[in-house]
Amino acid sequence: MTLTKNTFIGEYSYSLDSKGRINMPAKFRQALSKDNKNTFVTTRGMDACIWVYSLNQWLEIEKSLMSLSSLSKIHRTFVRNTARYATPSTYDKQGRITIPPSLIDYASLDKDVLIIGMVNKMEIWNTKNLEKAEKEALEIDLAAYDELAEKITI
Amino acid sequence: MTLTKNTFIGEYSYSLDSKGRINMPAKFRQALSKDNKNTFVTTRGMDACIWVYSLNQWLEIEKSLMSLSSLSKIHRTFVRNTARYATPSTYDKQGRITIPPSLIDYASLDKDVLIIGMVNKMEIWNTKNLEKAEKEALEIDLAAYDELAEKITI
DNA sequence: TAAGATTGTGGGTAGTTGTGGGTAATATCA
DNA sequence: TGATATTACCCACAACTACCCACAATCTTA
Repeated sequence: MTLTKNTFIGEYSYSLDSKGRINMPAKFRQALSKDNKNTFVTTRGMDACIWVYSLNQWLEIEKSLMSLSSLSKIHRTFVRNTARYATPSTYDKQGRITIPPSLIDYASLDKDVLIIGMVNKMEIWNTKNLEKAEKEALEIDLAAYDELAEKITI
Repeated sequence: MTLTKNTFIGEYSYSLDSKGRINMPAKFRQALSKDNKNTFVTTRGMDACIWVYSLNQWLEIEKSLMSLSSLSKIHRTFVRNTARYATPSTYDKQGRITIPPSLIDYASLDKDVLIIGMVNKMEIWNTKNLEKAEKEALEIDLAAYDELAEKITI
């Protein structure tokens, strides 16, 4: 069952094969609307993982980037680092995309890989690295959650 | 007789079968409005149980998550931990949903299972675990209820 | 109370999904 | 240009899931 178009939730464990391919969760593929042309866009995440957008979602980001002015140094840097590592990738008949070697390296991907739905994108993690990151996350100052409590009710 | 749309109250005892399915109380199914598409969303609860939302209720949460920015580390962590364990599940002709193995493990579900209405969601417990948790709850400092008294009239 | 409808539980099966590997087309480089 | 590496596309198969039917227990209603 798919919720909203182009949104992703849930956790899925897959394996990166010898050819650098990773399966995309069937549910995520089904969540894509047709104008995404079976294509995802991979790029560096802000944590040690790969971010994967639907084509449409990425086009939205491109639009935002265009609104930044190259007169500002910080804007130039931000646009450069965001656009630089982005790679569109169409999945094959079995539903796999090929991950560029530089991204495999960046996220230290090994055989065991975890894909996590982040609503408007997904993340690809080395399973072991994520466990480490999660432990650190627990050490985050809980007071920081107060800010969130004002925005979100669960 | 159903009270309000999309709200759940009461306690029901069911069994988890060998295929990981649990029946949803008929009353809860009837409480769903049509645009829920016979779908619930399961995820980790804050206690050792599974939380089950109606599709609509979950979509509200998704909306909140989308308002958070991935530039903030704490926001990323929160979105990840919230979206990660969520799984939409449409009930079959008999009214059962399939619980993902990871959640069965998280809540230590056994054959005997208790479903509890929590108004805007429900909880699925291992019957024995709930008894234990209940005993501990009795030991809560009753002074803590003072805080609640300011928010709630019963 | 009896007949019918609804509810909860078990299990079979066809279709889907994830993974490995082969081969032909394309790109790279000396 | 020709040898080599890389990529895109194809097939095969095991494991899993969604969907279907059956039936006993319970509830409803006349």
